[in-house]
Amino acid sequence: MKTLTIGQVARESGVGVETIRFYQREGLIATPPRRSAGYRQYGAGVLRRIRFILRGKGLGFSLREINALLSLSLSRGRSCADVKARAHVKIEGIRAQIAALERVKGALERLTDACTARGSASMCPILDALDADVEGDK
Amino acid sequence: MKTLTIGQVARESGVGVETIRFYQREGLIATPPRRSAGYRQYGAGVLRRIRFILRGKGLGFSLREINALLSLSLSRGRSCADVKARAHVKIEGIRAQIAALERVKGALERLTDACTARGSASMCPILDALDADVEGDK
DNA sequence: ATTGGGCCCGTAGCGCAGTACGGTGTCAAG
DNA sequence: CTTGACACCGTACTGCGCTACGGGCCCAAT
Repeated sequence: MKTLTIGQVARESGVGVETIRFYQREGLIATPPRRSAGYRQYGAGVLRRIRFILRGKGLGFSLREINALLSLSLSRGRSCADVKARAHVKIEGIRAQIAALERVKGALERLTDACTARGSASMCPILDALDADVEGDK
Repeated sequence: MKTLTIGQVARESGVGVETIRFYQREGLIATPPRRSAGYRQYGAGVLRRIRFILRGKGLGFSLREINALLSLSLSRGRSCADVKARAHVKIEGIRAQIAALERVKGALERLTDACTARGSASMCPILDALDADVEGDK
């Protein structure tokens, strides 16, 4: 079975060498066997593992959360309900984030709608909204 | 005109003393005059300034962006259109953020819908989606 | 006069997810 | 046998927005 150096893993997975070392330090990737000279010797499994991490990140999970997901998937016999629960928590978090952003967007849109962009900065409704009391700051 | 110590400003504005010193270091608040013993001597204007910063943060602007907004508002005679343009950029950024979050939320929802939470972790469709190739990682 | 708070300063640390650096050792090709 | 690319290591740095620390001065009240 052919093995991969850290550089080959990096090229094939699209992440940097330093990132792989970092993931190892953080416990997201198992410490691999070494060749005589100390070079890391990876099997193909590490590529799957890195893709797992990358997909998790894409779904908005933090590395800490991905680590938890990984432990879950390794503890055979434990119920998949744990995973589902984590996903639910994540979904609720995202929902809240979206709602907060919508509120901010609405406020900004109202502000720019009120702005004719015609006057000087001292009459800008956007700045006025931020600087509620109108008066030079001296 | 009565002046305020940094602690009074902190209490009235609701931010910490250290935060005010930090804002000063970052140039968001002008360096105030000092009393003989070196104590900062603030006028009421600083409270307005801090509220400006807080509202800007509430609208999703970074401290760097707030600083730019502040410079704009101080350069009298400059057009309010600059401010409006920045607000537009911000709105577009928020729109993109929301869209990205919606995509992630959709993906997570599809995954949890497919999950009966009945099997063991090794048959969890959520983990399967992350770990595309099904096989123990040994 | 002493006590307890408030204020001064520069520096270090947090959490996140890497990225970069610098010095040394190793490997494969020519 | 030399060269150049790669690998090793620990440590430090990035950006963001604070927060905390330690040591020392100052001020008002008792």
